[in-house]
Amino acid sequence: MAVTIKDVAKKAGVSPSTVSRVLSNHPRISVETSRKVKEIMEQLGYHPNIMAKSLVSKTTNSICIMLPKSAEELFSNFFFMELIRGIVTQASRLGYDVLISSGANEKEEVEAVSRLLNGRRVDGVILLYSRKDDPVIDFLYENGHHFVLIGRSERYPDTLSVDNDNVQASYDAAKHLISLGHERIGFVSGPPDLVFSKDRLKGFMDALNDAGLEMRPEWIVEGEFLQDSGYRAMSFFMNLPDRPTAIVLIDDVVSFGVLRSLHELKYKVPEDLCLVSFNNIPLSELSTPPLSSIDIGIYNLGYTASQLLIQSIENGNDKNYQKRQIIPHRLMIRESSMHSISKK
Amino acid sequence: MAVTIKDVAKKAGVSPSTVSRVLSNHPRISVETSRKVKEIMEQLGYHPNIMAKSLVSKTTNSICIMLPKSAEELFSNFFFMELIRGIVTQASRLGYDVLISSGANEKEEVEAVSRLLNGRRVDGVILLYSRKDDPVIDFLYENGHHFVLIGRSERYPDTLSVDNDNVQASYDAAKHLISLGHERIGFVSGPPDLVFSKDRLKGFMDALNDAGLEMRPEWIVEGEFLQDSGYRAMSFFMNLPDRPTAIVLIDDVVSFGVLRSLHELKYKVPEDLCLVSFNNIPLSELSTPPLSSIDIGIYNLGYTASQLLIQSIENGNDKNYQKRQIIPHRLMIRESSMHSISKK
DNA sequence: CTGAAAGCGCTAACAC
DNA sequence: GTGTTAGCGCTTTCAG
Repeated sequence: MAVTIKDVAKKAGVSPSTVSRVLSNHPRISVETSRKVKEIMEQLGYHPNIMAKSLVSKTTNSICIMLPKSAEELFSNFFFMELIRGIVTQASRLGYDVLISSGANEKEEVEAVSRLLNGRRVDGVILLYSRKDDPVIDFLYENGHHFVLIGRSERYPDTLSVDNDNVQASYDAAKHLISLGHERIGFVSGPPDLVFSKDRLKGFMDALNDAGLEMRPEWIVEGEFLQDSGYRAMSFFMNLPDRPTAIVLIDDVVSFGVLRSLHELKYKVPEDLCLVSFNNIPLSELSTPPLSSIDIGIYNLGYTASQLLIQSIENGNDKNYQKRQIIPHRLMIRESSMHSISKK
Repeated sequence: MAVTIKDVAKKAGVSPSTVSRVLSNHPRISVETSRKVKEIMEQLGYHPNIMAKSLVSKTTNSICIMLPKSAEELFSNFFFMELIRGIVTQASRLGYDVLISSGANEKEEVEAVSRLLNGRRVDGVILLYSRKDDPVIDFLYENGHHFVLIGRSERYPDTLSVDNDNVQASYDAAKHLISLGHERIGFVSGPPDLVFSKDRLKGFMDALNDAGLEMRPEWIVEGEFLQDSGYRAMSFFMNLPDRPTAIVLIDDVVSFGVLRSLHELKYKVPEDLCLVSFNNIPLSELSTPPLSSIDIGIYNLGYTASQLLIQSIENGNDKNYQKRQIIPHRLMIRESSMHSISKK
């Protein structure tokens, strides 16, 4: 049997409540008693029972991360791990534990979140992704739970979220290519139901528009693709009569696939095609050639999300802090985009 | 205020204990009552309070993952994320929640684990790494907690663990190169305090010995290294009078670094140097050239660890199931090693 | 098959 | 400053 607050109390010759007060650093407790109690606790190897504490205090000091379904996740393991590190680091700094959960489909996800939140096991949730029309978000929103989104929700714009300015980031990426003289620029997107895919496409289009550049539908490849399908897509892409001289890609991992395909098709990067992508994963500077990429501060996204959620849990949802936090991005220029086009 | 078991009981006209029994599918409960109670629960939106249940049942139905310190983690985000996915999937299948924790140093790690385990918040722990002389393992072992290691402990060989046969895997990798006619083979290791680094080095040496091949100390590069230091190491390595024609590398990410360095140094893979590494991360087939790599079944490692831990929690530690589970590995041969040497 | 009662380990008024 | 008391929401004997 584990040692409880009563055991400590008895041995210290005080009441359980005194021990409890020592535990929570209650102001009105004599230094002497406190010292003594702490000594006994040490001596007995006392550890407060977290569950019991939670039960009465009605707060768990823990938050939950919802992992995306594996299909989406494969998209970028690096991304999620980095996010998680940020979240866990900040959470534990603030005295919170982090629970990690997932579901095979949206129904299971809602069930998991509901069980955890309604069952009072966690105080709030961080969603690592922003899908369009996500029933999990509906559930969270309708039941007034504490939650924050990595990304943003179109349906509930007033929800707490941590995001990049993806429109601007993508604008910057395109602008970079335009400044190198590229006039035919393509875009390789990700899963269309992810909000950032849309945002990045928009920023891309804005940049082209502002520069008065043409934008052909066949220069825009939608949907996730790696390996095989990537090969076919690139093959098609590079055989277009007026093929682009540069592309913006939704994600570094996609870039790796494209790089591989281009290599097999005997095209040279950046000479035949310039590449700029997103996320700046550690491997992006180790590819051949190194990838230009927009660093979106993944760790920072997680870190900030964690902070925002805990703030909301502790101070209530309706404070007037920033509902939507934007993490700055930064274009890392590397070899994959270092090829300028001289204007004809 | 949330709806409790009492509310359900009152509305259903039964006692709280009956409701509790319905909840746990107690055998001696009439089908009729059960149906009715369940209906009321649905109607009221009842969710059992997990903390209260834990408090009395003295079991939390949750396990904890200890994340390695960030320095080690950077080594391979892919690896850990995949492991976590395996763990979480199997845990939730078995009705367990997964908590994720970490510490900035070993002392903090012990504190975290101690707080969670002694504070009865989790039933057991999975360690994602196997360091030599790890105080966390000492703590877990000495206090009789449930835990499983990914990898293995040299100090406590009888501890529950899930591992690859790293010696054999590395033997296989070297053997593959030897079968291609390579006679001068190098080895690039990882952090020397990680147990699998040692195991893989051993397997490598065994293979060379068995084949009667020479093994020079300068062909073995110890320690983690990427980018800059990798460049220097490779530069040194390739300028040796009798430089190796092939190397085995501890990890795909290291291979990426080496690939990059070799490219900058104008060496060709596999013509000038053949590469075989470990882990088979998704990106390894997207590099140029695609990497030969030993698939160690990362997801499976996590999955099995989860299962083993929960088994141990539920059936007690001293059952006679396999204490040490070995996940099979498989060499994936790709272009980076497809160059044979004709014997002189 | 079901109810009453005790208690898991802790906190939080309310006394003194 | 510290003790007393009453639960938090649930499970679990023990009766019946």
